[in-house]
Amino acid sequence: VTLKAVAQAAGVHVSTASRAINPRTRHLVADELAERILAAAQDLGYRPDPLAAGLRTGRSHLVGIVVPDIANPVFAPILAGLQRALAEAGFAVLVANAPSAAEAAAVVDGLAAQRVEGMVLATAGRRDLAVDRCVETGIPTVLVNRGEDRNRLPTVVSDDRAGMRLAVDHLVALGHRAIGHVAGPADVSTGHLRRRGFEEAMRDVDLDPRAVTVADGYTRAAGRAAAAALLAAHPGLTAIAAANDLLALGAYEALREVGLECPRDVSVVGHNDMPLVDLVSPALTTVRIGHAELGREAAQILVRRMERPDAPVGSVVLTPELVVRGSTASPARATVRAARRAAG
Amino acid sequence: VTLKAVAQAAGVHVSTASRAINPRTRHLVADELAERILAAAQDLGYRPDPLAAGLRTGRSHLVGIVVPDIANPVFAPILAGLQRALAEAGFAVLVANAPSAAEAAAVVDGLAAQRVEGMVLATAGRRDLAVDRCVETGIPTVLVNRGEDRNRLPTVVSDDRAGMRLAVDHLVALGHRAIGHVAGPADVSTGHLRRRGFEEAMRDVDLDPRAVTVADGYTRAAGRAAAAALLAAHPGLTAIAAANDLLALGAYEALREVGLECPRDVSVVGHNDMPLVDLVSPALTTVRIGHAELGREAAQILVRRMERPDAPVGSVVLTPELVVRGSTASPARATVRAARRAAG
DNA sequence: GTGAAAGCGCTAACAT
DNA sequence: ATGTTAGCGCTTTCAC
Repeated sequence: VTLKAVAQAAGVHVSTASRAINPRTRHLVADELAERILAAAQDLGYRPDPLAAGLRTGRSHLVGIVVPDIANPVFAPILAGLQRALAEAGFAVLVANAPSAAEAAAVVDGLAAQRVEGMVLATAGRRDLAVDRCVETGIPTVLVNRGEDRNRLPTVVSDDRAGMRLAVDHLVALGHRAIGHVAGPADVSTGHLRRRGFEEAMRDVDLDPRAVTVADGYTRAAGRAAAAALLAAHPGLTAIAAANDLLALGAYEALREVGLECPRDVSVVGHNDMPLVDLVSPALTTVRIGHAELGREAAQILVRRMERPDAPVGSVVLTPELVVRGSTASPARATVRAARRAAG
Repeated sequence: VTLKAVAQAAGVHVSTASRAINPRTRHLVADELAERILAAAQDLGYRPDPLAAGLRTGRSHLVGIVVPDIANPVFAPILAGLQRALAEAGFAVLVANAPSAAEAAAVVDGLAAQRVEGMVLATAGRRDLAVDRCVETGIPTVLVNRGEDRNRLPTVVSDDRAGMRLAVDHLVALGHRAIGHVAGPADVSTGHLRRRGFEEAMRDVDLDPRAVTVADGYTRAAGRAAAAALLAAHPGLTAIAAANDLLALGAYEALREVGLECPRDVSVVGHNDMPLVDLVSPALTTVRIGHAELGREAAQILVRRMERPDAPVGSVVLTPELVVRGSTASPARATVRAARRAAG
C-alpha cells in the first residue's frame, strides 16, 4: 500500500497526500482535506517507506554502532543506552562487531556504504584506522568509552585518571603503601590513562609507582598472567589496582595460584563495575562507570552533530565513583606477611 | 560519486556500468569493457548505494532483531552469533530493544516500516502480539531462545525440559530428595517448559514435584523473592533448581538472608551458564545452553526462509549440557539440618 | 491550497 | 553485447 493508493482513495494527487502525511508540511494543505487523507491512510494501513523517502531526501535514518565485542557484558549497557536515546530521536541502530582494528576499518566502510547518517565507535585505539576512515568520509561520528590521541572527534568517556586516583586513594586510606598496577593495553586510551592516573596518584602520596605490568588484552587470562608477573617481580605488594574488572578477576586467579588470599594477603580493586562482580568472591571493590549514561550522552552529541555537522567537537568526561566491597581491606596483617615473602 | 559518474568516466551508458559492477550480471558485458568500467569505479572511489538499489529491487538487506533487554548478558552471545552469520550472508542487523510485549509489537511494526527482509525475535511469549504481527505481515521471521505455543514460526531453542531433567537428575544422584523449583514466568516458553521438565523429572524418580514458586521476571530480585517464599513454604528443602542463572543468583541472596549456606545447607542449580557465573561464590552449577550456536542456527534458518519464503517451518532444538561447579553437593549434613528446620 | 512534473540512484525489461 | 526507456515510492520545486 503506497502513497499513490492513499491519494487515489482520498481523490487527491500524490503530492497533496505527501504533504498531508508529513507533519512538517501538513500546514500547507487544507485542514479538512488533510483529515480525509489521513483517514484514508489509516484505513488502508499505509506505512511510509523510509527508503524511498531517504532516496529523495538523502537520509537513511540509520546510525552505525561499532563495538569490539558484542558478547562482552561491559558493552551491553552502552549499547542499550545508545539504542534507546537514538530510537527516541528517530534513528534505527545498525550494530556491527569488530574484534580487531582492521575489521573495524572495514566495518566503517560497510556502514558508510549503507549510508548511515552517523556512527558511534566503542573500538577506538589511541591511533585508529577506523577513526581515520570516519574523519575522511566526514560522517558525523562520536567515540564512546575510549578516546583517540588526536582528539579529532567528539568523545564520551569516563574520567579514567580520576578513577584510578579513587582506587589508589582508597587503598592508601586503608593503609597500603606497596601497591601495584595491572595495566590495560597501552594502545587503548583506557589502558594508557588509567596507568597515568595510577602513577600520578601514587607520586602524589610519595609512593613508588613503578610496580606495573601491562596485560595484553582486557581478558581474565591476560589479567592472570600480568598479575602473576607483577607478584613475582614485587613480592612485597599488599594491593593491586587493576585497569578493569576482568583483569582484577584474573588477578584473583593469580593470587589463588600462589596461595595468597584476597583481601587478607592482597587487596584488589577493579574498574567498570560490570554486572555480577558484586557476586564474585570476594565481592569486587571497583570503580563504577555509568555505562548506560555513556551511551545516552554519546547519542545526544551524535544527534546534535547530525543535525548541524559544524557543531563544536565537544567532549564529555563522566565522573566515576568508587564502590567498596569485599576485595579490599586494611593491610594490618598483610604487611607482615608481605614483608616475610619479600624477605624469603 | 554515482553510477552515472562512473559510466561517464568509462564512456558508457549507466546500465552497462550497472551490469559491469554487479558480479551477478557481469558476464553480460564484454570482458575488456567490464575491466575499464571497474577501473573507473575504483578510480573514482565509487560505492554502490544499497538504498537506491533496494528501492528498485525491493530489497533492503536489513534484518531486524528484537531482544527483551540488550543489557542482559544472556542475549549478548545470541546477538553476536546472529550478527556474524547474517553479515556473512550479506545482511546488516538492526537491533531493537523491547522490554515489554506491547513495545515488542510496536518495534516489529517499526522494523516492518524499515522494510527489513527478515526478523528474529528473542522476546516471544507463549501467546505474543509481536509474533502475531510478524505472521500477519508475512515477513520471514524466526524465534530464538523462546517459542510460542502455536508454533507458527520456525524456532531455535534449547531443549528446556531436558535441561531441567539434567539438573534434577544431578541433584538426585547427589542424594537430594527434597528439591524445589524457582520457576520463570509462566507466560514465557522457557518458564513453562522448564517447570514441566522439573515436574516430570521429579515424578520419574518418585519424588514430590510440588515445591515450586514462580518468579515474576528473570531477574535477581525476582529470584530472591521467589526463593524466599519457596524456603518459607518448604523448610525441608535441601536443593533448589532455578529456571535460570539470574534466578539462581537471587536464590543465593535469599539463602544468605535466612542464614543458610550454599551448598552446605542447600544446593542450587541454574540454567543458561551465562558469562561470569563461574566466578560467583560458590561457582554456579548450571545447565549450559550454546547461545552463540542458537544465534547462528537462527540466522541460517532465517536466510533460507528469506531466499525461499515457502521453505518448511522447521524448528531446531539444541541439546543442553550440565556444568557441575561448586553450588551443588551431597546433602549428607544438609538433610539433618533441613529436617531440624522443618521440625522446629 | 492543490496539481503537474521532475528526479533521487539504481536495475531490468525491451530494443537494437 | 550495448543502449534506451521506464519506474521503484517518495519529496519538492514550479505552476496555477
